[in-house]
Amino acid sequence: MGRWKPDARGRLTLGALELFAERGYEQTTAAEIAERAGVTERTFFRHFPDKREVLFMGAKHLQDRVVAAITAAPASMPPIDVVGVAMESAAELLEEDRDYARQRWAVIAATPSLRERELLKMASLSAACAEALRARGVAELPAGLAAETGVTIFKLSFERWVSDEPSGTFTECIRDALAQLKGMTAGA
Amino acid sequence: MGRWKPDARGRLTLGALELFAERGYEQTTAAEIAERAGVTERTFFRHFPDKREVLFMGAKHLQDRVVAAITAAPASMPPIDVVGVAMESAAELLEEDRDYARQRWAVIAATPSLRERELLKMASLSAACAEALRARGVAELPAGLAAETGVTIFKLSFERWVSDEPSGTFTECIRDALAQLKGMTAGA
DNA sequence: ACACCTATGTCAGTGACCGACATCACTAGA
DNA sequence: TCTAGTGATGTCGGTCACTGACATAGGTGT
Repeated sequence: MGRWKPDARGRLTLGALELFAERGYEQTTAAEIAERAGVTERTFFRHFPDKREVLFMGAKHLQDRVVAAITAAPASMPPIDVVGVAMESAAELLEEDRDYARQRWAVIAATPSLRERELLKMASLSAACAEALRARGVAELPAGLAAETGVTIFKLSFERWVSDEPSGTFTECIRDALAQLKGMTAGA
Repeated sequence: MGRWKPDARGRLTLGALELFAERGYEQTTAAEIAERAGVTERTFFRHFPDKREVLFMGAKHLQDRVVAAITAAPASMPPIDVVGVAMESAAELLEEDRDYARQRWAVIAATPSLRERELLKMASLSAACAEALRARGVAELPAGLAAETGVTIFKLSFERWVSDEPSGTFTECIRDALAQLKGMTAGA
């Protein structure tokens, strides 16, 4: 065995979520997270650019998956439905561990500073979606519109899915929301 | 004349934008902003809960206006169009000073940390819209959908409006975007 | 054996932000 | 007119997020 216990990053990620859930994000210092993981504060900041990011390292993975789904969708499919299926593909990822998603969400929802970061990640996801749509030949404005709309549906469906009243699977929530939206914008 | 020069808050707000535009947000310390306004750093933080907020004090005003517009809209109007006219009303406010809006936007767009805050304000706007729609009797999910969609249209239209290629008035951009969206979601 | 690489520790610093207390022009009431 | 507030500010000391520079030592390849 090496000089240090392996997977310091994993221990930091796990320990951080535990501590945040126990006493809250603001009541937890980076030094305490590091201590629980058996490293120093400086090492924490070498693994994560800032304290919030310890909860968001999975975001890139999700985004890559969504972009891949957009790229892989049939060329004939209209942009709105492309983002729809892409969001369903993202939903599959989170559905693998609903309890984890819920606990993480509870922490984020309770902390404005973390909600900000979450929104930034969603904005990044939206920008990536728009880019992927443009690569399929969709024009600027419709690409932005469809991307933002897709992310909106993802966000609202996620909240319904992790809420207390059961609303079916994440995927069902997404299909529901998209159908509702189409209904709303159909008139006039 | 009183013990101190009046309108310290105004001087702080103005000075902050100037300094951010000159040397960038992160290269400007709160103490420097305070100094330019002729007060101490502590006073800066008594007027603004944090350094970012000095650029966002107008957000509440905008939100109130949007909510009022939603409340005042004819009862027969469908939710999507209600948020449409509400966003147009918000646009009027910003159209009063396009140069100011552009400069502020340039600073925000260049600074991730400020973009986060902007996103939080937009999320708050969206939540307020959803609430106002529910007060009109719109159900939970459609209210959230319409609110988020309205804010999306606002954001994208704002970016087109302040961009270099002229795209008409802010209001025109909004009408354009809403029409496009309706077209996109109409199919199937 | 040697040199290099890599993850970590150590240390000193900056800047955002907060609590507690002092100050003093201004103001309402005795 | 005196007097007890009140409110916006200054002062001081502290915590914590985050950073740069340098030291250390196991692992790896030659």
